[in-house]
Amino acid sequence: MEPVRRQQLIDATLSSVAELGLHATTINSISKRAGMSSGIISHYFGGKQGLIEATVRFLLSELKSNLLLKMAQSDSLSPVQRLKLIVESNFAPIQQQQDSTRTWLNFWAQSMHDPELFRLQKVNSTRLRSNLQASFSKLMPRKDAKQAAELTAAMIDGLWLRCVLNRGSQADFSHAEQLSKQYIDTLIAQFGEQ
Amino acid sequence: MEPVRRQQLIDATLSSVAELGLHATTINSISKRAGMSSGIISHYFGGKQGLIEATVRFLLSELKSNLLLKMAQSDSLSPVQRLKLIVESNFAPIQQQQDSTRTWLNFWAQSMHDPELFRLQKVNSTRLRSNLQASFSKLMPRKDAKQAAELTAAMIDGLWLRCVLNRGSQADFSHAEQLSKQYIDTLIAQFGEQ
DNA sequence: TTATTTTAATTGAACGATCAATTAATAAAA
DNA sequence: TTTTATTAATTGATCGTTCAATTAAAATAA
Repeated sequence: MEPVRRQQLIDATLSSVAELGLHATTINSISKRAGMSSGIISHYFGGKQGLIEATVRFLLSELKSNLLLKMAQSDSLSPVQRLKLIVESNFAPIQQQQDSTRTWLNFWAQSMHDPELFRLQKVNSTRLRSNLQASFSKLMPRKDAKQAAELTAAMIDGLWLRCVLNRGSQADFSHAEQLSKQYIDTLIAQFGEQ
Repeated sequence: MEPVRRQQLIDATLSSVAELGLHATTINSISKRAGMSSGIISHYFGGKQGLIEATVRFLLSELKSNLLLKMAQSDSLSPVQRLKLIVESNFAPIQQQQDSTRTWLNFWAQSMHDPELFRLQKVNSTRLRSNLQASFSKLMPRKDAKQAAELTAAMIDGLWLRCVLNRGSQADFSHAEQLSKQYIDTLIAQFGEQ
């Protein structure tokens, strides 16, 4: 029963944070959506903070496993194909749930003032850049690959941020995903042929 | 006395949001920093929400007047020079106050759940893209200029976001500013010579 | 099988803390 | 004195947490 309840409460948290924001999300707004009593949160997560952190860890693991799944589906991918899979996996959460995007931004903002959320955010940020750099390295000198990864990560985050803040539609996110992929081609053309 | 007190309370709000986050910022944490009592906030701003919104408007007007000042200092600027001034003005708030950067992200996240903050955020977002597009239009076809502006805005926001989230140093922000300027050159080289 | 006991899961009321806002009192300035 | 500026105390609402009580399920004994 425990794993079921835990997931239900995490889903309810995603829903509440997406709709009300992290600031207005209370144990009541969460437990109400989950159809349970408020006490259950402390029972399964030790408290509100524990549930918040578990929810972020869930989003992070979803993102990670999503990419690993894509990678595993087809072996012997070219570096360019791998780069574009990374882009796709970063824009994927939108397709699954519109809730997720708003929730991410709420948690990121909070990570500046919460050590555990900061740690989790750093893991995610570092992994994105590291994944990108690994593939770029096979297409250009090491130093250029590092900068290309840095720029691509920023471009993905920037396009994503502007989509979220402007209440972008599904089409807007798809467009952003396409621009990110085009940018990768540009970087390879720029650095790759030296 | 009123304008003085208002600015003091806005400064105290910036300080509190930067250190504690928007969630943990209360009328007490603000008024304490300003060396006043909590009641004064309702007196001058109608309430906490009014002070929050006034603080965002202050940040916005600072950003705007900063750019206008740069533009006015030297007339007859080339489009490229104008583009780089726009970049500089967007990375400038950091040099003035490290508080500002954290505060911006907090407000952006909240803008998803607050109509007035959303409106203000949209004004800012639109102005950045519009300013960029105006200068790009003098260097390339209209359609390309639009995309170049979109990409540059995303690059600036993305680099800025990653700097803020990773507690970037002054040098990190300067580096990000430099990368943004380089990217503008790349876009002009890509689209400008057709 | 039936009755009894034990365990696990869940509730919701009570508590203390804290919030934003208001009020009445006080101080300063005109 | 009258007006303006400011404080300090107070209000009612709401927060997260705790915990005794309740229910449902499982295990054991008869």
